[in-house]
Amino acid sequence: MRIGELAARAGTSTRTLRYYESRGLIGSRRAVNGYREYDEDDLRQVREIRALLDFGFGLEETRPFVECLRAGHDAGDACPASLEVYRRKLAELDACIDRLRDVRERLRRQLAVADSAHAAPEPRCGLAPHPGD
Amino acid sequence: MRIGELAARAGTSTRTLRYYESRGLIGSRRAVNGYREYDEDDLRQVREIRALLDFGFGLEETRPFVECLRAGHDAGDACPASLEVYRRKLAELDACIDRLRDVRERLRRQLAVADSAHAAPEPRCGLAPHPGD
DNA sequence: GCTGGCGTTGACGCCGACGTCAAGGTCTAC
DNA sequence: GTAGACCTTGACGTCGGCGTCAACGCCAGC
Repeated sequence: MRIGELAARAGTSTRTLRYYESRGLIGSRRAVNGYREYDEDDLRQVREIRALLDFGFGLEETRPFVECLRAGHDAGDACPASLEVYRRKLAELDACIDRLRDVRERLRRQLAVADSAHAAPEPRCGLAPHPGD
Repeated sequence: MRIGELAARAGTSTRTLRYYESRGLIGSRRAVNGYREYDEDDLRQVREIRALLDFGFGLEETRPFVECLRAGHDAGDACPASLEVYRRKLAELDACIDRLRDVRERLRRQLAVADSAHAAPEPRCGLAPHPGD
């Protein structure tokens, strides 16, 4: 298949595929007219890349997975190098989540304090608050 | 004080302060020689911006807080507009955390599956596994 | 008056994963 | 033969929050 079909079947753009090739992630045979030619294996490699990017991987981090597929394995994560990346990303993810939860808690407290301060900027001076106020 | 001192006291750079000014976030009086002049209020505004950026706010999202300070309030989050941003960011944060936890779980499962497949790619063919293998 | 440390504006660089446009070649269908 | 749908390479644009450099002005101390 040619690049347009590959892009469509992988749910991405031709520009993206050429970009991956420029990074050395995927290869390409050329037809006599210079057009890039791809097969089903290429499709699987691109889908692997896309799935990992969706997981928040950087493009470089998908490289071991792609190479693992090219080496003939039926899964990109069948190789030690891929597992190493898995573990690294998992640790990063944990750290990121912890950080965000910390921020969320601080934010929540800020909001609570600011909210209450805004609800009662100063004592109400003896007037009972109106029910619908 | 001049821009160098403000930068040092706010823990940032002069370039950053000029950038904030170019975005209209902070103002500046000028001395007769054209130098920017700042006071303690400016310092507090810059510190407010920095604190919010550390929380993952975008620069634009700090604007209500800065304006709140400039309006004379003693806290950047004393105004309704700031609280609105708080709430929005809190919701974004929740969504982001949920998303990351989902990814983490998927990743964890992938790792578990791939790990076990790697540990036992095929039956051991009758040889008992070595204890330290 | 000269050095050095401050300040000024303006402009380009960076990162990552592409989008978008330009100017052309190729192939198919009519 | 020509329209138009595909392909090619190359290059610039995007987003945010600045870093970094250039080329210059101002001011204090020696």
